[in-house]
Amino acid sequence: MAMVSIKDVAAHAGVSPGTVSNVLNRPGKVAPATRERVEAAINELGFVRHGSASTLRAGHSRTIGLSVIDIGNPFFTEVAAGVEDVASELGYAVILGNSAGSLDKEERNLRVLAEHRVRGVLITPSGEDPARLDRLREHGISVVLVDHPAHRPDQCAVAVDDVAGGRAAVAHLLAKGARSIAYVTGPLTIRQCVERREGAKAAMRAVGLDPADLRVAETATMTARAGEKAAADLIAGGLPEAVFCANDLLALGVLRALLRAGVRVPEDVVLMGYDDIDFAAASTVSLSSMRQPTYQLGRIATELLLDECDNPETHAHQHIMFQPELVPRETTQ
Amino acid sequence: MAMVSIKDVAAHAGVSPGTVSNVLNRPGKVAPATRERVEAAINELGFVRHGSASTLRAGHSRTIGLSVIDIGNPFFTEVAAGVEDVASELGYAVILGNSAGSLDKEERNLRVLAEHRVRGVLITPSGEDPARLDRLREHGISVVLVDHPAHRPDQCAVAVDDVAGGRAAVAHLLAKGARSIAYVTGPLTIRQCVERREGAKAAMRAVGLDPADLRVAETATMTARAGEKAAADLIAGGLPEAVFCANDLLALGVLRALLRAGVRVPEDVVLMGYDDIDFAAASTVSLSSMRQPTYQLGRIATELLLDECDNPETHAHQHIMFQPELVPRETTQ
DNA sequence: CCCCTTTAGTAGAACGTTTTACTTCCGGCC
DNA sequence: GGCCGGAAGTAAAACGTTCTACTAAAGGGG
Repeated sequence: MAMVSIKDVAAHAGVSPGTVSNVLNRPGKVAPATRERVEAAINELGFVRHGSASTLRAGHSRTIGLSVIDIGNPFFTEVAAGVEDVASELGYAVILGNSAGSLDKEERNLRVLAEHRVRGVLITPSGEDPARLDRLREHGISVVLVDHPAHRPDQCAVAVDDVAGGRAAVAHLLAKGARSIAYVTGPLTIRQCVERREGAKAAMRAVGLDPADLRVAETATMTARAGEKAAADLIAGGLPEAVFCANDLLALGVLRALLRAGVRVPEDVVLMGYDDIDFAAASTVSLSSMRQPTYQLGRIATELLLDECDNPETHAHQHIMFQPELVPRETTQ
Repeated sequence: MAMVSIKDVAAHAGVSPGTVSNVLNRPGKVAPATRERVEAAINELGFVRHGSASTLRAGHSRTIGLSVIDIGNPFFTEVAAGVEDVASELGYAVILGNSAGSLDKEERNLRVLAEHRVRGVLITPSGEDPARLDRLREHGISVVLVDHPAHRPDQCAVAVDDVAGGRAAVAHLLAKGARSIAYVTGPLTIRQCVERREGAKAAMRAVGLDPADLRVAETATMTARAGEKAAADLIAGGLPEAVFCANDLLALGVLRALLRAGVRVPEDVVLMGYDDIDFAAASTVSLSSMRQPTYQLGRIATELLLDECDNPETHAHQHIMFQPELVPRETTQ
């Protein structure tokens, strides 16, 4: 409970608090001899700078916020890894918020971030409500959208083309000869789910099928467990020839449930996931999926955010859109 | 960039700043009429409390730190989910630090947490150096160890018995008739890896085998990719009858590499992982594993930490040790 | 009717930094 | 020798909140 402050260090080194602050923040401005004396005092007393005092006076912190939809999803974990790497390279700390798909929880998390006066926020929004993000901006907090297109031009965003992804996925299923298709998706409040569905419909239209025939099974969460339940419903309602899942966790759940029910994959049903998480390749029947540059998504978004924070005058807002890549495996052989 | 402060709110509501602070922190102490007036002013002006100022004055924040070894590992993700749930129930924010197995990185993360004056820290330490954690305690930051036994009596810790787990796992492999056993492990600086190895040796001793015959393959990271490499080495060096992996990610990598090389599992080699992550049940040949109460680990650790923070006088330090549970699946059939 | 207690609210110091404006010293230049 | 300018350091104000000590008014009891 020592709580040694900059004043104690100053007294111990025989200088003023201002000089200690200079040693901490612009060592070049301090004569080498003095600097050494101060540094010795810092080590001797075990001084740790009080970040809050510093934030208060300086008006900003070296902290950013990361708000994701589901930290249990390897997709977001990899994004987070990219974020963390860049942030820590540049000396920023990351506060993680998990919205678990709930708008309320996301709202609470954003409030916490605002109270912490984070420098900026990386967010994969749970819903479509730009107003909440604009409120952050009004407080001087930069926002970069991750895995989501920009709401407005003066904003950075890093996204992957989900319509194209959905189209490519379903085109692949159609190419395997399937004609009746089910789409197992998370909440349709989530943009990704909606756009992948639109892509799926476009692919059906392209081969002359009626997009209205796409059988949509919506789940509350995008987990393997939810996928299992959805598969049970599909089986009960009569199996389609192909199943397209909005992410790999759902797909792995569907796969597990189908196999357990004696349905053969890919002979009876062809199956596609989305995200190409590590485990997709390792599953019972290896899972076809759409690969996204996940880690890069996190890295680039963070680089954009920190550039916006550290070089506001030269910073140019960017909208980056990656293209997903088809990874065919055994479930669509 | 409005930056409306408590003073602005006070002026707008015709009260003193102190009263606004009371509305924020002990609404009961303020007359209902005044409270409403203040609340209206807060909403009207879009006031957001400056957490740093509050932390500075109050001497502590409503923030805890969580430092894990690898956020990419579903084991830690689930722990983190438990932590997050409890923390957000009690109005605490969580700063996440990923040490990625590096002591340096962990050190940096702890420094960030110390500077933020977090109320407490949950940590799965990367190495065995209690001194660093003691330094945090000297700064008035409570520390609870997660998935690690206590360093000292006046400290909370929540752990799982890794020696027992290693013993049970290898006993199971031995019961399947295997006599030559390989242990694929992460860095032996990590306690869990060492203890599971000790358990493995104990199991060998128990059936009259020489523990020195345990073939140990050490990898730098505990990922599927590392597991694949380790498996390649095993194949090159002559296959054992059984492989025990220090976690499921390694095991899934080993499994993938073995199958690709034409080795049959479990006919040629029986295989066990550790952690029982969700994907263990979904793999090509479903993976036998040791289940740990992961989510509970996070929940309970956080409850202990916050109890220590919020009720320092009545708090009783606890050392909790869970027992892991064998989950046999196809890789040991 | 006075004193005591409770309730509602205020004024102002304090938290630990950063930063601005200022002082002091020294060397060099005309 | 006087003046200027830079280097090195200092003193003190400020950041936005919380908290302590205080005042004022309103009941309540004798």
